[in-house]
Amino acid sequence: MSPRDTEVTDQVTDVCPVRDLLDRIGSKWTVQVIEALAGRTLRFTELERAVDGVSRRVLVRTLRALERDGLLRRTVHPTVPVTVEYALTPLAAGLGGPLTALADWARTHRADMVSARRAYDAAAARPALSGDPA
Amino acid sequence: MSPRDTEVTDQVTDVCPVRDLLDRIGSKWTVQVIEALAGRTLRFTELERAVDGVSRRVLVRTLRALERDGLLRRTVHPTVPVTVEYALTPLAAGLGGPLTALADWARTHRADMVSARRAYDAAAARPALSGDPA
DNA sequence: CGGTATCCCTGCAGATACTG
DNA sequence: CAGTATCTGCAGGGATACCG
Repeated sequence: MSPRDTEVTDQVTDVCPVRDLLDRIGSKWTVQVIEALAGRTLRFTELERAVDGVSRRVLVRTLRALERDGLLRRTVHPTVPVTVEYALTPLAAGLGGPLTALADWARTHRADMVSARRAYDAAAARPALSGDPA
Repeated sequence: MSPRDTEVTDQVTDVCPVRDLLDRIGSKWTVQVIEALAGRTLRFTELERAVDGVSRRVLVRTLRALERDGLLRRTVHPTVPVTVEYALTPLAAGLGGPLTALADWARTHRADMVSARRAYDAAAARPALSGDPA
């Protein structure tokens, strides 16, 4: 078997390119990693601190997935204790545009979604009443 | 306890609006449901057939999540057997823009990602070799 | 320093039977 | 017709100890 990992999920996901991409950027830490690496190069430990909250294992998995998709470049410097640098590729830079558009939309309409949720939850709280529940 | 469901995940997700949105559109069937409802109104069973592959329970959950976020409007017609219609809200229509941009990017750069994966997987297959592995 | 190996736990998703 | 109830499975994520 492959010596890498048993948890390889992304094998036959290419049914729809959109779903495929969403599986990537939808995974919990991917976007934060991309943001952390926007315009700069970081080493593993720096990344670990920059993303903050992510566990080692998961961070590694996230980085590997991004690297595998050609969005991330991993450079190993054979120094005394090994040094590894991570940087986004031009491909990832191109993704930045659509991603930012989505982020902007999210921020702009955040209030709408929050209030919609409130309304929905409130409606769910009163099954079949029109007057004051209390 | 709330009579709706025990599996309410989306309670305190508002740390980051982007993550929040990605949790929504990142869930497996959301985008397909949005696509299915683009510009038209469908009933539950129609939706079930349009999305194809989704199970009842999951479809309902997807619809509820979208409705809760104000992206979907659910209309119940008190006919003999009850009739329910689903339609996107203007809010969802606005989301269509950024989402399409992302989809376009995904389609455009699909080949890049696929070849990147091939290269990555090929490299992983030969741990420390330069010649022919066979 | 930059990972891997190992273990656990939760939640999403799938399938299906049942119901107002 | 449009769901809910129930059970199951499994991948994603988390924590941490260990290693070259």
